[in-house]
Amino acid sequence: MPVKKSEDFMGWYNEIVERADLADKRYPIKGMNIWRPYGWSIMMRVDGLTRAEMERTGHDEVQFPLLIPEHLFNKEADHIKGFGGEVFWVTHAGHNKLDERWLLRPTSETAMYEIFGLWVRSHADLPLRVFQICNTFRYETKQTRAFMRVREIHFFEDHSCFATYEEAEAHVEEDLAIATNIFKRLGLPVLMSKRPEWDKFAGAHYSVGLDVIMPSGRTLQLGSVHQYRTNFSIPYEITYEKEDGTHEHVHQTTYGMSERVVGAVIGAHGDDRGIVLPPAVAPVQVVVVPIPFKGKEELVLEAAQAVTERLREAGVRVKLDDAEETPGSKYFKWELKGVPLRVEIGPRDIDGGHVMVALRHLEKVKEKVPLGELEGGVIGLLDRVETELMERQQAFAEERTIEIGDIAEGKDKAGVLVGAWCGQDACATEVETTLNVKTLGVPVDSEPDASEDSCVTCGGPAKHWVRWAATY
RNA sequence: GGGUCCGUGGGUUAGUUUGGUAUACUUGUAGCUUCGGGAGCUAUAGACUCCGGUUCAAAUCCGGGCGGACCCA
Repeated sequence: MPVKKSEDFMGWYNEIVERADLADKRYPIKGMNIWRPYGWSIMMRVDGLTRAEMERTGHDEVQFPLLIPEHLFNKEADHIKGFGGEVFWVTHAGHNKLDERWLLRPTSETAMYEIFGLWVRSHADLPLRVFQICNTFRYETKQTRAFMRVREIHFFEDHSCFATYEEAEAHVEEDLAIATNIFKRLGLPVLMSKRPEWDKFAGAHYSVGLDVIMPSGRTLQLGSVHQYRTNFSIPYEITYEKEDGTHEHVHQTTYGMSERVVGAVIGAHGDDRGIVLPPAVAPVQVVVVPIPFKGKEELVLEAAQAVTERLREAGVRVKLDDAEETPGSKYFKWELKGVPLRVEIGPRDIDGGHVMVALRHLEKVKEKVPLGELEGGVIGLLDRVETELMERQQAFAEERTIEIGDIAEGKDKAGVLVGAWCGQDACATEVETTLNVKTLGVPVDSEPDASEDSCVTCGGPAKHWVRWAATY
């Protein structure tokens, strides 16, 4: 890589996205990139982790239409206010101008909830827990960035309806647990913060943001969980009949995540040699590179094929790279693409009855695995990679989490600032403007007691701890 | 929201100031040869972002669109 990650993170990121065959940014519409097969395969595996969690917790997958008629979109006032400026409109069909405009979903609340009103009639229809994985559209006017800020977004959204606020609250907790499980497989320690009032989702009662710290110290929001209470069920008339014959509005929650997860995986784990993929989402977990020598080509190739076949049968996603290239060239290529393990097999290994396994996430670390213990040895190493990636990111996050006693202490710090807050909006926004950061919110993943502390801005008695950070 | 810079084969790039023949590397393809960290030789393919203007003549100058990168709020 000509650009060093440590010197110019965004320069590095922009370049690696194309070099590693993740995305093609040459499509001629701003913010609409092409998923190349390798990148899409990673995205599909992230979705796979999500689907597995959805199935485990009893959510059903659905697909709603991409187009939303304007009158549906207009039903919830705050929602329109929040998204109105960034929707794409369809005004014509064929040669005809439409009587009513349609919009490309920026998210699917307004498409789904009209229909939820038809689906939910009695308490027996609740809870309703569905999700969809689809593309959404937002007219971004700022600088776009592959995976991190795009106009067509690969999106996951979980929409649930409950009889009571308490059940909805419990579901928020469940969604946060689901997120924790998913991000653990990706080696991403995620910060969960209750967003301040002025930054909650358009139409939400409250929002919890899921953020991860990037190498630059800025945070990237990967998803969010929202409590809507009855804010949408009232305008969309989603009601159920109780056992006593009366009707009540449902309480709703949502959980959304986007392709930014892929951006975070790349940004967090990659290095100057390329990306580094967690085994859970690596399209290729192990690449086998034969080291042929003149006169021994057949022998080496057969041994490499046998190793590949054994790993495949053991359930490992393995690729034999038997192309006509030098081994060194293959090493560079697969390191760029982040394959977690590389198995090398040459005449020396065949004689010794073992293979050499190089670990992508470390510098020049090779483990010798005897052929007799091939499957177990390789799977053990894949587990080790997953664990070590998470440990490394946790250590990084800790290092970049900076406790501040007052605003001045937060100056020129690249990371997440944590400080006590009295609860007044003005005190939090004062930090935002002085330090050029955003308020991530009150931690919900841990709840430190702030009652003994004083506000970083006004010095008054504190109510909460709050996180601030520069964001992407 | 405001500002700066940029656009030449698939990728990186020279040429633009001073208008006239477009440079190199890399990649791709075919063959020979090689292989424990990006091998070598030979042959071959491939480009001036778009629209308009100025001009005998535009990659080059002017205006605009589209796209990209960066800085500030």
